[in-house]
Amino acid sequence: MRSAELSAIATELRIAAFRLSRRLRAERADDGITDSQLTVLMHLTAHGPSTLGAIADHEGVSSPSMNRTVNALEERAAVRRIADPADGRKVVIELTEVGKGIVEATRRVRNAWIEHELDGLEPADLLAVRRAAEIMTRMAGR
Amino acid sequence: MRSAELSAIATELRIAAFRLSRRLRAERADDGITDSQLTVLMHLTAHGPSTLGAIADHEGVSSPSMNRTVNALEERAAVRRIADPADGRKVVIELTEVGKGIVEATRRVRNAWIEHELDGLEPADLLAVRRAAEIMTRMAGR
DNA sequence: TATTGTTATACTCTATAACTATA
DNA sequence: TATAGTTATAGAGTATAACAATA
Repeated sequence: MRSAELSAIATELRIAAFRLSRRLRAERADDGITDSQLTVLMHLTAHGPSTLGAIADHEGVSSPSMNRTVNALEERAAVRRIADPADGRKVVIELTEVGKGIVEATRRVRNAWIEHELDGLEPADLLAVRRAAEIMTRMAGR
Repeated sequence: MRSAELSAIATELRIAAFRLSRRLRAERADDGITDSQLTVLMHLTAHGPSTLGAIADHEGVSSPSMNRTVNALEERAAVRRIADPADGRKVVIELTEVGKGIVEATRRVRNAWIEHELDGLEPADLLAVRRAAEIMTRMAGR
């Protein structure tokens, strides 16, 4: 593969990833929830109950910042804090039914939008999208 | 294509797009510039000199919010305001050489990261990525 | 002494409402 | 009267520094 060609594909992928994620963010099951809050709910959905520090590390934000976001989620009853019986310093954050509902509603709205867009693609294109999604996820790490 | 399969691909793509764009945002030619500011510089690069309102509309933020971001960019000499001679109410925002340099440096850093990640992929995978990028951009619109 | 979470403080981005200047 | 931009004010996310509680 020639370098110029690699560079062209890189540019296309960079722009495509930004635009699609931006477009997707606009699709929400509007509860007035913010992106940061949604990210935490998604994290808890994927990883189960987690300590505040663990979420902050994984999402690449500071503890005070995550503390504030968790406070906002707690106020709207989307998560609850549980004292860790084994280590009194730790506080485990877990989803409530309200939180699960928000995640599910958002997932449904966003998936519906993508499915509608993908529907009608030729089988070969659909396979390309699936393969590319795997590669993109691997590139992003974690 | 079965509906369940379409749904699985949609989920993979949704997650992949979010993670990759998040990872890409972390790659920057650190000038201490923020995402919002960078977005405006990218817009001006793609569309040329634009009024404040046009940028705000296109980026989906309010005029006061965009005004603030443009102020920050003007303070660091990345853009300049030009009075519109035809309509005294309008102010045209345009890139300075400083602003162009920031865009170019960021583009270079992000592309380098992607190229490094893509290098080593099999030709078939690279083709899949290119095709998927086209499809994703078309999905996102604009 | 080190770790976990929290509070204090400050800066940026966001919004709506109100204001100024121009059409 | 309508439009473009700005200013005023407030809410949310971000950070670093300092603090409290626990290991």
